[in-house]
Amino acid sequence: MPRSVDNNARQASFETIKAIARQQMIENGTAGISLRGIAREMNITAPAIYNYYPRLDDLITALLVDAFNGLADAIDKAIASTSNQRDQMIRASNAYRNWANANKSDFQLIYGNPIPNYEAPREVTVPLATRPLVSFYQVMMQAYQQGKLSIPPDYASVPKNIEDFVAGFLYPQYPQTAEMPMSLYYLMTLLWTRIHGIVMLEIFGHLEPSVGDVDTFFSREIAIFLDNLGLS
Amino acid sequence: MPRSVDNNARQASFETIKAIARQQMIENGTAGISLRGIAREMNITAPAIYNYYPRLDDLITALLVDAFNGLADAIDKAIASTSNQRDQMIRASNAYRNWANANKSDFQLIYGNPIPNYEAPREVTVPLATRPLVSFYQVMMQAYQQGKLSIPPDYASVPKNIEDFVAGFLYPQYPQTAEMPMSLYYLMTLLWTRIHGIVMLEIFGHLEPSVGDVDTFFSREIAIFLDNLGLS
DNA sequence: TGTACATCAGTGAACGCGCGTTCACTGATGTAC
DNA sequence: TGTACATCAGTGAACGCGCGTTCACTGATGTAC
Repeated sequence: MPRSVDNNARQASFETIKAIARQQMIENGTAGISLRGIAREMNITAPAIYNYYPRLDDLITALLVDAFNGLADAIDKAIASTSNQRDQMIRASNAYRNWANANKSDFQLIYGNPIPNYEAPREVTVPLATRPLVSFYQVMMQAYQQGKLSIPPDYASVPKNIEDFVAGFLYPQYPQTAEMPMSLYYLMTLLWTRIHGIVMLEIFGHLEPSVGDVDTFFSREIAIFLDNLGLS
Repeated sequence: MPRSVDNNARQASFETIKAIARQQMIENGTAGISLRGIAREMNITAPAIYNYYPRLDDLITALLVDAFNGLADAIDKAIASTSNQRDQMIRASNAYRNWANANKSDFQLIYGNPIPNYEAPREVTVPLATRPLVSFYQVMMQAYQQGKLSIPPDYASVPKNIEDFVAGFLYPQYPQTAEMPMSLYYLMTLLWTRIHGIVMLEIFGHLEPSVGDVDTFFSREIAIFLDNLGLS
């Protein structure tokens, strides 16, 4: 029988490597990860890293997975923290924004420049990419089914080609959405783009100089959106 | 008297260098600019580049300046192409989006990851950064003064701290805004974040899979915003 | 209790590479007279 | 028309650097019997 590996220490090294890589992204951009730099930081020689991540790409993939899950977990946790659906939407939106600000480089890794010469493995990445948004959709859906949310007249109809496109993947791939009106999907996607726009400008320092108090600016945008749905 | 320099050829070299640098950003990310690579592409040795840009940073600054001006020019041109103010707003928004899609790396240079180890000279960059938006504000202001635009009740009042912050720089630095209501500034900034959110998700390929037809999605977002202002 | 063995994280030297930047220089071109 | 001169874009060699990756290896640790 082989000797029992010290899995705790090994696991800790995996985490240390990722943590240093994250630090490197903060300091040198998402393209600034370097195996040799990580080794230096760990007081280890560079080839030792290969015992954990056989290629630089494997490390980047691990960071991507962590980032998607981290953002999604933050949102899920925010939603779980209350049962009022308006509060759930507000807290989930705040979670998106706060996570982005607290984890700028991870957020860029997900939603910003692709890393040169790195190709994400689609079978890992594509299902994960939807995770941050699904809980948002669920809350909207629940509120709708309970009659606490109504679709504003402006959005009652969805452009035919968008409707066809979305229906082509949404209902087949996500059976739980079978009773979700297309307008609800449309509105939620719109909310996503609005949240994302504020967050993207904010994390790169373009919004604060324009409004001073991004907190209030952001909260108002979310609140008015929810008001328009009658979700109180 | 010194010989007359061939300024046309020299000017052309400046442009060639920038064009190749832009191509490099597209292929290798905004951090992927390399003087040696540019020289190689031009069939020239690397030190020759120093006759044009004494440092890599100077080249990046030149690209930044071009990018800000390019985006601003596109928007100004769109506004000049019609006199109807609703159309001006729509075309300006489209110009922002289309320019970003046609010049992804330049757009990222402006609004995305900062380039590692590059510090933009603030005296050049800060005034330029406002250029893309000023024309938007002007159109809104004109329409308002001509009574073609009204502020929706939701936005009639602007949070006190934001109002104070904005008043602190807007009126002193831009005297032409003296008669601009704070709500109008607020609404225009909001429109910017909404445009920006859609554009940022789109250029990195996250929005098309969600809605199929980004054109329509974008147009609707702008149209509904303008409808709410009563600008027809 | 002692010995032979398997495991495997980490070592150290080496590879070939591309990078930004410096330096003294060359050689074509145009100007002055 | 001819000659001496100034300009200056571009050359070629060199610098020191950090990178990802490979390879044969060492040496501590724990297991089997």
